[in-house]
Amino acid sequence: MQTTPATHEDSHPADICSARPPHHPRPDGQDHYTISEVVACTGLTAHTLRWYERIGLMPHVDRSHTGQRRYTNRDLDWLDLVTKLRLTGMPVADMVRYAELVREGAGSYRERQELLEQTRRDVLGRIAELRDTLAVLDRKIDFYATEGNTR
Amino acid sequence: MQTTPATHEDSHPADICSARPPHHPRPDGQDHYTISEVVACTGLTAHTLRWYERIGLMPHVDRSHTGQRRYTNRDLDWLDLVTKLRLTGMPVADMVRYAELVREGAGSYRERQELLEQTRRDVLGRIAELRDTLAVLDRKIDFYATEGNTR
DNA sequence: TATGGCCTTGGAGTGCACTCCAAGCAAGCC
DNA sequence: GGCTTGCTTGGAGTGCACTCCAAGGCCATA
Repeated sequence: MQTTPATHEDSHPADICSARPPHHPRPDGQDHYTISEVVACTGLTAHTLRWYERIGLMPHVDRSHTGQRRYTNRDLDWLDLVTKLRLTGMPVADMVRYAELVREGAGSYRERQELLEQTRRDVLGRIAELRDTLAVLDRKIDFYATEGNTR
Repeated sequence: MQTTPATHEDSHPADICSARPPHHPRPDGQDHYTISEVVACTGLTAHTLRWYERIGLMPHVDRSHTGQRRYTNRDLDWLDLVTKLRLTGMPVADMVRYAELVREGAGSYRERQELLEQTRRDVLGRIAELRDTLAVLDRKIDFYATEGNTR
């Protein structure tokens, strides 16, 4: 959506952003990160990155002439999304499903939207649960702060 | 132990609430729930309840004359707390640690407070992450809603 | 008395998400 | 050439939080 609008969304999964703030280590021409560079800037392990690829959660990573992985800015965007989804508690299998939909192209827009909307509802629910828990924690902390000091 | 207020906090883990809203199925005199009743009202499985007890996460459950478990309202409160903490992502080992502190009595107030305050910070962090994710989801959903309808 | 339902136990099994291992290749440096 | 560093692979292993199993006890109803 930022330079060539039409097929951009479908050409690669790390897509989909209208206004995208994330700043990458390198400009779009020189984005050929080794696996250890990606480890450094995502916090994921190399094991995990290779495993994501094996299970179909990564959308085919470029290789150097010697067969080593070379990640692009797009890949970083995708990993960023995956990391966020993982934090919501979304199972890896569901993320793989989403990755498959992205690979299928524009025809899966509707289904992708539904999947994300379901996820959105899950996230809202989780936030509500956490707020609930926070209230309980605050009550108990308050108890300990008060009782703990008066005896 | 449960009628005399002073040691109330220490006599049993399912304690700690100053104002406690949760309404129990039965009044405090008749609270002798079987395991299947607890399953019905907590949503946990019988397996899990027994497992919690084995690993020291439950504070000793009463038994009937035939050796069957009889849970009290206090136990339900404790399970409610455990369930909430679990939803925050707190490891079971940490919850067991908290249970041990409760068993130790009033001397562990300070440490309990610190543990809960750390948990509180974790929860706040998690909520912030989820908000972040929500923003990303909203952007993507908006993209699919717009692009999906214009083609 | 027999049948069914609910409960008990220790130990073994499951599913998820990694996490590690061994063996080997390629590049850079002394 | 030799050494180190970084990468490759498939398959096996790990840790967590359950989850299930087999074998059996207790008790109410038919």
